[in-house]
Amino acid sequence: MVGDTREAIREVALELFSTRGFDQTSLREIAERVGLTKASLYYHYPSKQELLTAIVAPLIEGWRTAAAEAESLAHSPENARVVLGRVLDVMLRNRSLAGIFLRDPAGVVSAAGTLWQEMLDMGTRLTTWLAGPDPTTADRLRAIAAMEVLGAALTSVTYLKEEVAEDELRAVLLDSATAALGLAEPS
Amino acid sequence: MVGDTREAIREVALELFSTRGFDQTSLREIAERVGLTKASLYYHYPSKQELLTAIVAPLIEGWRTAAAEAESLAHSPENARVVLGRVLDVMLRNRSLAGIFLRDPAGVVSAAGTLWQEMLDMGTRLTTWLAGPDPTTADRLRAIAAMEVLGAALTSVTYLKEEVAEDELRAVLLDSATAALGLAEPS
DNA sequence: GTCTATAAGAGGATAGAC
DNA sequence: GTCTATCCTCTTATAGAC
Repeated sequence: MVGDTREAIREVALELFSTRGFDQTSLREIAERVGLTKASLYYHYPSKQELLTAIVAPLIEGWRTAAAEAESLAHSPENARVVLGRVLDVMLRNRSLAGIFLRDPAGVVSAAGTLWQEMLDMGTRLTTWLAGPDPTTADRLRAIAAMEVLGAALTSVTYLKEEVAEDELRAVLLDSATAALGLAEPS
Repeated sequence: MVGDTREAIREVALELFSTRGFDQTSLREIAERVGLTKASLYYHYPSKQELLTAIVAPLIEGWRTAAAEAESLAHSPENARVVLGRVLDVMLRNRSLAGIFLRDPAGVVSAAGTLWQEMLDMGTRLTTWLAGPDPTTADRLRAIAAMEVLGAALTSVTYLKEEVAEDELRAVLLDSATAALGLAEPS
């Protein structure tokens, strides 16, 4: 019932990475909080980068799934809304995790270029699908804009003092993203 | 016609800060590209942080102006669109500059907390104004979402292969942000 | 699995010659 | 104004005892 040291490490690291940023977080700091020494961390994870990768894996996986699901659907206004909802769910399910990318993109890029590239690719796949077949430049821009709106699931915490219930956050942002994309909202 | 060394430094630093991120950019690197040594940089700027501040000042100023202008207007759908347009203009006018904040928020926070706080404050002022008087939670969320859309002025470059004319970028994003905010778009 | 000790190097910053 | 040389601190990472 020790509760796995590896998990404790990931937990602390996640917390620090997503608040301070990946780069501003030192292994010494992590070790300290976990109650270990740096050297012991290295027993569990061979490098800081590997630690990041291990932490971030579920989010990547979520996005990958969302992208694949999108591509299996025919493009239509209803389906676009469904897809936006799926992506939003991934964000909400991994709020603090996603914060790492939001807080310190540059750090993640330099530490794990492949990871980042994968994320960009999935972003491209999603916006491409959202833009629809034979998209104009405007279609593509609006697809990007809609995805940006979903990012508010993370940033809103910074600007709002009060807690927002997750259902409301989801409902409002989904409507807003749909509108940003250029679709009429449901009445 | 030497073209001011200070300016050359700022130019190179801007380029590196906005691509690699503030933290991933070392003074050695900047100095090298400018054709100086680190020590010489320090003659012109007393610290890395001061260099950042000097570079970023115009953008902060732009936002400050935008926030002040907003607050001088009565809240209405038309004015909301005007305000969004002003903010968008600031983003477009300072694209690479704004990229610093987008690329490495964590770095900026840790290097220049005051600067960052000021930015947050202006973000708060703008979203507060956009949300209108006596806003519901939904109003506030949509205001944040609309601001996020404007961020696409920067991120779109990552996702689109082709160059987009600035007028089109402006027009499309303004419509999209307006829609995200929950206002009908002009026909 | 966890420790102490240390390597190896980069970073920001300064002193002082020219 | 620009240089060389150096300081100091902190980082990631490793070696090897227990």
